[in-house]
Amino acid sequence: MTRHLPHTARSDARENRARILDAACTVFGEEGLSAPVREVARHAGIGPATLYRHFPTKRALIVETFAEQRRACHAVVRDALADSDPWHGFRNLVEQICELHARSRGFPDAFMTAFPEAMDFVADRERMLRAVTELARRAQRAGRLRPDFVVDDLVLMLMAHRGVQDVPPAARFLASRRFAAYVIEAFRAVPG
Amino acid sequence: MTRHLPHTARSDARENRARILDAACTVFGEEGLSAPVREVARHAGIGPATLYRHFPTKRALIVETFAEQRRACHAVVRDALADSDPWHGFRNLVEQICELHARSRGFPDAFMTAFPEAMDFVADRERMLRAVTELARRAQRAGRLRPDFVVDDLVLMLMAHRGVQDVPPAARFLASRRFAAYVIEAFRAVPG
DNA sequence: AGTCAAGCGGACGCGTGCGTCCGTTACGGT
DNA sequence: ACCGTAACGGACGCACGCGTCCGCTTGACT
Repeated sequence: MTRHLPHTARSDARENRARILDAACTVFGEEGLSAPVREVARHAGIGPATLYRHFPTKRALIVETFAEQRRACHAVVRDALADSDPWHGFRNLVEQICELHARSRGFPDAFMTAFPEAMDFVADRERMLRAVTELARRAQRAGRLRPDFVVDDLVLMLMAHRGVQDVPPAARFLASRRFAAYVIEAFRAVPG
Repeated sequence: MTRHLPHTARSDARENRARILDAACTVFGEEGLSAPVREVARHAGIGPATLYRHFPTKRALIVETFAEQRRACHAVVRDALADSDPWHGFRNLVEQICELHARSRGFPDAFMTAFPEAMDFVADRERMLRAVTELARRAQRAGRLRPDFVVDDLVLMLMAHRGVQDVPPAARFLASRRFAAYVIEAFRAVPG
């Protein structure tokens, strides 16, 4: 449904569009959504006006930029749901979502809070939350996930994970992994 | 050592200073550190220039504003250390620090990241970290805190707690408490 | 090769937020 | 009551970031 590149466009235009998205991914990934649009343009080696012709507003640029990461999220959820061991799937889900969020600085903001009204975002969100709910129900039946867990708890922890993005870049990945490990530990059902 | 109000000042000046700090506490507490200085001035019912005479820069205003909250943090750590049951003290510490951070929106940012070079801040930080280390060692000896816990883990979780500040205000306190509960659950030593 | 429209980018307008200047006000000591 | 000075506040300058305009460039079709 989302045609990515209008093949009717001129070649340089298509190339520039790709360069912009690439640059946006890097810049927003490293500096967060507060990075100025010009920075993206500079990084892509083009003028601001060109960028604004391709993406009329900063929001539009951001939405397009993180479309791929959203697909990655879908894949993670799908794989987790397909896992024969629901608790194993659940743990993988937590770890991989955290890693995705750690890998690019701006994505969690975009995904969790910044654009609640971008309609396909929330549609995705609903679908994914339902899927996680199903996965959690299975893991609870297997006695591995604590019985009082609700999906909002995962959302809460992902919101919290946004906070670790501000640790110095050198330690960010370690911090993210350690956070994920603790979250899993917290969600694990107490034996007995 | 920190004289709060120079008694030599004029009465209206002292009153205005107090009003400013009051307003800053409210505004930064509700909207975060990104709130404009004029907003604080408006809320205090004075002009911007007056505010800038009392606090030459936004940083200075913020530092003074959260001095009291820092004292509250000290008190929490002290109480936790004085608790005869170290694990009980540790849990209280986590809960109360989280509550303090939840109560005012800007404080965690100011405390954890924004001003690493404000020297008395880091001095405080060091002292508090040492105290928490001691408390953790005791709780570990009592077999209640997991043996692989290190102080940085608490710092990590407090960094993460900053992320929950962006949940809608109606649910923020609940979210903060639930987060604290999960953190404690994650830090608890596995029995056996 | 010629032509023309689509694409490009430097320069601009606008809004916002931090910090400052100077004419005016009012506190407090005599 | 008077006066000097500290305190006040509206108006200003400056910087930055988003989005736009217009003259120039260049790809693509014939």
